This record gives sequence, C-alpha cells and structure tokens, in this order.
Amino acid sequence: MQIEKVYEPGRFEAHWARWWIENGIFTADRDKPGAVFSMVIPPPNVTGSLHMGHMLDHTIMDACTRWHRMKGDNTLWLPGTDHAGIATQMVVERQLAEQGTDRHQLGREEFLRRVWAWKEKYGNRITDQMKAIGDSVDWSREQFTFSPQLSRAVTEAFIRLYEKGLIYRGEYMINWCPRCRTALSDLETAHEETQGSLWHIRYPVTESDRWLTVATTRPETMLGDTAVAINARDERYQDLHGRTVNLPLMDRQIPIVLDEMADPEFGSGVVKVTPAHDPNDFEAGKRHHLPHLKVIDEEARMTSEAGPYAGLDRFEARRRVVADLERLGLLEKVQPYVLPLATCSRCKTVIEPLVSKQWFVRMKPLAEKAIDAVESGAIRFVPENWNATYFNWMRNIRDWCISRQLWWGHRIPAWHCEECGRIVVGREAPGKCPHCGSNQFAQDPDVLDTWFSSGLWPFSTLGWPDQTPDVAKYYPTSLLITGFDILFFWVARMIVMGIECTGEVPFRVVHMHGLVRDAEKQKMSKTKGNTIDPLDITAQYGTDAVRMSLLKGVAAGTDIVYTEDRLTTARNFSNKLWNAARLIFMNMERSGVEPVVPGAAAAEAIEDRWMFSRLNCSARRVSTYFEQHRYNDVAEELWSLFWDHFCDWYLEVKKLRLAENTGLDDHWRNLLYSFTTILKLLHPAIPFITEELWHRIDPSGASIAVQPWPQPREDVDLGPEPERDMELLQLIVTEIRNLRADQKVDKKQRVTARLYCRPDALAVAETEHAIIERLGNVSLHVSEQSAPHLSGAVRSNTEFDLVIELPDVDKSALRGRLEKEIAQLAGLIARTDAQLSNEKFMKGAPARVIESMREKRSEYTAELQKKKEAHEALA
RNA sequence: GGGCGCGUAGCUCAGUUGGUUAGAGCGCCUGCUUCACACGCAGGAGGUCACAGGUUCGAGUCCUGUCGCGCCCACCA
Repeated sequence: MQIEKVYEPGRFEAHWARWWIENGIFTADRDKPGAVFSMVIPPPNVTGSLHMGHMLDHTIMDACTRWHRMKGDNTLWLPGTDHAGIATQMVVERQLAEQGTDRHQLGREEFLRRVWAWKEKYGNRITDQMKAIGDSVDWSREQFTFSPQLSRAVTEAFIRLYEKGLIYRGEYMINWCPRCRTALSDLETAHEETQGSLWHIRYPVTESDRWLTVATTRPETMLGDTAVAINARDERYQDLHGRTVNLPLMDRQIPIVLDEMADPEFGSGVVKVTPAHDPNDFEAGKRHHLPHLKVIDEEARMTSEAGPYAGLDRFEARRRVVADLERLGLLEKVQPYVLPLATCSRCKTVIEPLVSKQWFVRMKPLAEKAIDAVESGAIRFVPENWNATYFNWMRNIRDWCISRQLWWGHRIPAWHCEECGRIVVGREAPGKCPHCGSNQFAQDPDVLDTWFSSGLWPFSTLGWPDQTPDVAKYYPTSLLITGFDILFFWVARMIVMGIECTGEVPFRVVHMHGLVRDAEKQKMSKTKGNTIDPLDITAQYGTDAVRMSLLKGVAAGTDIVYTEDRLTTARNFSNKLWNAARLIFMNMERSGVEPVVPGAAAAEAIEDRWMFSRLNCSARRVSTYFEQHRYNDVAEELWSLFWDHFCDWYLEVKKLRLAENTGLDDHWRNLLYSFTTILKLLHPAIPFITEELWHRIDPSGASIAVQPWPQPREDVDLGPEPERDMELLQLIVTEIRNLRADQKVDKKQRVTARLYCRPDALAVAETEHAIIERLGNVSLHVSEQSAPHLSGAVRSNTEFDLVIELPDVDKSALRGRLEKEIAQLAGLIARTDAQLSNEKFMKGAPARVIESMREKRSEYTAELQKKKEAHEALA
C-alpha cells in the first residue's frame, strides 16, 4: 500500500464530493435536505461572491449535517445560506448560455457536473473566469428569471399577504438612491457621522420687520418649504400664530404652523417644513395638510419647481442657495455640525428622501408574532444575547418598503388597468378589469426586494405552497447557521414570513457566529482588498484544514481573526492524521494484516483500556458540544484526542507491541478499532481525509458518512478505573524523560534506571517493563519500594522513587526542580489549610468540596514529604 | 440618543450554572533527522485574568464604578 509522506491538500476532495452525490449519500442540491456543503467546488448558487463567511457557514452546516446523520437523525435540515444568489447564479448561467445551454433544461445534477468539469480543467481559476463574466454583465439591463418553483412561492406569498391586508401600495417618504435609481428599505441605508453645517436662515415675517430664524442642514430644500413650524408653548412667538413668512429666494408666502416637532430648546425653536424631502416634515405636512413641493428629482437634480435653480445638481444648488442668501443678508450664521448622513449601503451615494408610490409590508402585526416566537422559546438564538437586539429592532420596526425599481428580480404580481388605473393583484395577468371591464393591463414594472424571496427560503425550497412530503417532514427546520450581520435582513424576515405564510416558525434554533476578519481585525471586504478566496486556500491547504481552522475559531459571540497561522496548524493536523494512517498501513503490510474494520477485542493491555475509555469520553463530549453549538470545543476535543492521546501515547505504545506480532491479534484489532473510531469522530469536521482513509481500511466500500456514531463500549470490560494504570505508566516515562533532560543525558547514552515502587506502580512497571525501557530510553530495574539509601539522580513521588545511575550528577538541577515543586506544594497546602480552618467555609461549602479538599490536602502533604526527603538527601 | 460586546501568556484566543495548581495554538529557549510525520519528537520558560471597590467560606467567572477598544440600531431641524 503506497501512501505519500506528506498529505497533498485537495488530492481526493473533488473525487469524494462527487462520489457522495453519485451514491446518494448527500444531494448536490443545496436547497434540499441532506445537502452537502463541503465547499470543495463552488456551489452553483454562491459562486461569484464566495467569501470566508460562506466557508464558515458551510463548514458548520456540513459538520452538523454529518454528525446528525451518523447519529441516525434524518429529519435534520439546515436551510442554506443563499439569498441574493441572483447575480452569481446569473454568472454561471451566462457561462452556460455562451455554450448555448439553458440551466433549467440541464437539470441540477448536470449543471453541477459541468461546474466540476470546469473545476477540474481550470482549477480555481474558474472564480476569475466567473468574475470576469460577472463584470461584463450590464446588470441594469438583465432580466433575471427565478426557478419556476421559487417564483410560484414568491407570488403566492405576496398574494396571501396582500389579501390579508399586510401588503399595501402607498405614497410615502422612502429612501431613494439617485445613483441606483431605486427605492431602498431602511436596512439598506447606512448612517455615517459626517461633518456638515447648520445654516441659520432668516425668513422675514410677512408685513412686519421681524423675521424667524430657521436652522437647517440642507439649505437647498428650503426651495420646497411649504410652512415653518413653531411650538405653541414657545413664548417668543405667541403673537405670530396664524401669520405667514416670505420664503426667501422663492417669493412665496408660507404659513406659520403650530407643531410639537418644533423644540423650543433647539436653535431658534423654529423649523422649516419641507414635506416632499424630509420624513419628519412629511408627517408634519400630513398633520397640517400642507402641499408637497418636489424640488429635487430622482436624479438628485433640482426640478422646475426650484425656479432659478432648476436643473442644478442638489449640492451645486446648495452652494448657490447659500451664496444668494448671504448676498441678501439673510444668512444669520453657519455652525459646524456633525450629523448622521444616510447613504446607500451599496454605492455610498447620499440618500435622497423622496415621496413616492411604493409597495410596503405592514410590519407591526407581523412583528408582534415574531417577537412572541422568540419570547415563547419557539425559536432560540444561540448565543442568547441576540434576543435583546432582535427585540429592540422588532419593537421599533417601521413598514418595509419592498418594491425596487431595478431590472432584475421577481416582478410584483400586480397589474395596472390602463383604463381606470386601478390595480389587480393576482397569480397571472387578469383577463379583464373587475372595475371597468377593460382588458388592457400593464404589469407593475417594479421588482421585489431580494430579501422578500429570501424570507421564504426555509419553506419555498421544500415545495411550498404545495403540501409536499418534504414540507411535512422537514418544516419547521432544525437549525439556521449564519453570521449576525444578516440578523435583520434575513433571519428576522424569514421568521416573519414563515409565521405568516405557514403558521409555524421557520426554524427552531438560530446559531449566530461572528465575522471572519483579517489579521488587523478588519472586516473582509472586496473594496478593502483584504479578502481571502476560500477556493484558493482550500487548494493550498486542503478543504479539511480550512474547515478545521474555522471550527476551532467559532466561539459564541466573537469574531474570527483569520491568519495564515491558523491554516498552517490545521494543515499540520491533516498531515499528522495522514501520517498516523501511514504508520498503521505500513505495519499492516509488514504484519500481513488485511484491511478490516474489526470489533474491539478484550481490553487487556493497559493502553487499550485507557484508549477505549478516552474514546468513550470523547464521543460523548463531542456529541454534547454539537448539541450545545460549541463548535470550537468540538474541534479542540478532537484535536487533543487524536494528537495528544492517540498519537503521542497510544500509537507509541502499540508500535512497540506490534513490532514482532503477525496476523490480526488482539493488539491489531484494538488498534484498528481505535483508529477507525477516531476517523468516525473526526469525520464531521474533516470529511475528506477520513473518507479516503476509511476506504483503505474498510473493504466493504461503504461511506464513513453513513457509519453510526461511536457508542460507549458496553461489551468490553474496562475495569473500575480504566485510565489509572496508563496514567501511572505515563508518569513513570515522563519522570524518566525529565531526569534525562535535566541531567543533560545524551540520547545515545545508555543509562540504567532503578524504580522503587509502591504496589500500583510496581504492577505496571513489571508488566510494562519493555515499554517503559523503550519510551524512556533506559535499562530498567524494578523493585519493591524498600527505600534504601538512594544515590544518583533521584526523583521521588508518592508512587515510586526513580534513580538514574550517572557518574556525574548535576545536583543543582535536581535541587532546582525540587525547590520549585516544594514551594508550589507548600503554597497549595497553605491555601487548603486556610480554607479548612475557616469556620465559615466549613459551614458554607458543600460536603463534596470539603471532602475533595481534604483528600487533596493529604495528597499534597504526602507528596511534599517525599520531595522534602529527596531534597535533604541531596544536601 | 438607545442597545450589545470586548480587555486573560509576546501574538490569536478558549475558560460551560462561582469550587483543587487558569488552558490551547502560534512564537520563544534547550536537545534530537529515533525506520509515520521536522507540516515532526522530547523537555522548558512565560499570566498580580485592564483598574478600583463590593457580594461570598471561596471570584477570571456575579454586582457597581473607572479607563481603553469595537459593533449594531436611530426620521430631531
């Protein structure tokens, strides 16, 4: 059996990914239960914007899926991470189109097969290719088509909400991005603290020599003012109630209205009212029935209503307005002012609030149910501190603007009658207008916010609105895994839409992990150029290593700072596993052992009792950690089980046992059993290497992915304290090694060690004489503890005295170590004594704590005694 | 303005309801090419758990305050 010295990353990955799918172990369809998320190939839906966040999602989802599968749970479904897959799907589609193929005709499996073919041909360059195609697409002209199923679900959801009165169309103040030329939801805007100014402008009171000073951060909007507001309680302006002011520059008279929005404490206490261009003013305008004067258009240019300023860009208009006011002596003062400026989160253009007719979802009633779902525990956030954020958002929610003036997306299923102008919402174009009988219709040109369809993901992918077997079996889904950055965008919307459309929550548990950041803790983003391409590093380090490095970093509530180090160490782990297998395979060949996954034999050897016990313990712990979503603990447990326990001790001992054995004896059985058990435990975390190695041991050809999760061995008697003897052996070997190191004994120097043992250690030392000699690199003489006068290099503890015979003993080294140990023990004893003599402690502490402290105290005391004696002997 | 979080070894971080000597990886020091692995082995150094109080028999862990850092939400001119 040939096996390479160094594990080549990625060598078997594409092969096994394909094999799993071809054999029906996992499905290629990420939107279906049992999907494989291994990320060895670009998943069809997320290719273009593949980043480490996806890799993290996929790693956890895939590990959870595999673990649940091995535990025998086939009802688990983790909804995928795809939401705005539109652009990326298009990229792949375009690539197909260039070959004259349509994705829907191809079918999913074939589609995926082609992606693989590219992957094999071009390696990871496929991402660049795809990016290049993505860049060449003129997104504003492209019409995206959803899959028929998803499309139907979106239409259905829209209609149901509309019929319940939860969707309405209305004229409201919305966020408008002049560059994207579309309405945006509140979430799609970002607020940036910006250094601006507060301009104080004088509005002369009509037929008076007085004026009112208003303060504004946007002087150009004054052209659209239709009132100024003062507070009725403001004593300064009591006499002005009911009068008007002359709007400067525009030569219009506008009323002075009384409104609570004017805060007497702020500035002059007078507010200009521009209903068409400010959300607050819009509301005030409704209260006072003020006209809307739209002075800025969809391209952020001044309209004809802006008189002499018409046609100017809004910022140019601002400069002109300010200059003109100054010339007229109406600019009282300008203060520097820091204000949060709303910008488009996609293109950073300053948002222009506009009044516009849009479609909205009425959020208040939906939010109540969504809050209840979390309060009642129907949905649980992990970690729980997200509850507060979620509740806070839901309680202050405003209606959700869902229409977008984009060219790609799902068209709104509404038709405008060209005769009477009324709107008909329906699954398809209406035959004739129910209001006027006309048959002339135009479909609403707007498309839906992509998060509207994303909100349906947990059930639309299962076949909803039909009552499919998948819906019945898998809905509500088990677990959603995602980054906290889309809590509002996606998670909250899924909860709302799920409850409204299906009457049930979309998932039981939401695990929110942190963001993957770079070495400087910066968020990875394309604009900063600090992104790591998952496909590049999987090629370089291996997918298993990338997965392991990510899992190790997932701790609740914190981000992952992702550096090269993490990858290197995880790759080292892969290689270690590979080489452990190499050792085993080489020995199998030498001993003539055929590949087989055996049951465990009797656990007579101490290392077997110890290892089986460790395996039981780890299997239990890993399960617990998966259940509690403590993925970093999963990784850590596996790491130390395999490296610290299996490799450093078990294999080292077994290596010696097997040296002269042939055939499948008990040592071989137990070694293979232990190793295959570890492969199973590791499989959810590092599926590819474990699958590869499994097939080299298991002749049946079955996947490791369908093996049952290791159960505690009831059939093997491990004795009362299965790990104790092995720990004694470890202690003996460690003490020998310590002495050799302290005394600077050359490794080639053959030395004699004498071990004077108490009964437990004696049994171990006699039975495992040869093992200790090899691991400690000494000639060993074992005898009962008769405590003669010890000379040479001595180490003593309560279990045994160890002497290494040397011509020159470095006493200062021995003394140094002893003194350190003595000081440590003395400190411990002092501390336990202080506790045990404390009446309050004796009264207050639970019995078990007191008991264990007493035990410890006597152990420390005995240990200290031995160390002191040893120290005196050195004097 | 409202909300959340962080500060533990030189670096990146774990530390589960308070309970023995606070852990890991990387880095560092010493010694090893020992026939699985130098992507390795053996040994070692390194922490007043940001600071100050408090609760407790007992605090890295709970409470209050201070300092430093970060994030999210928000229509006050």
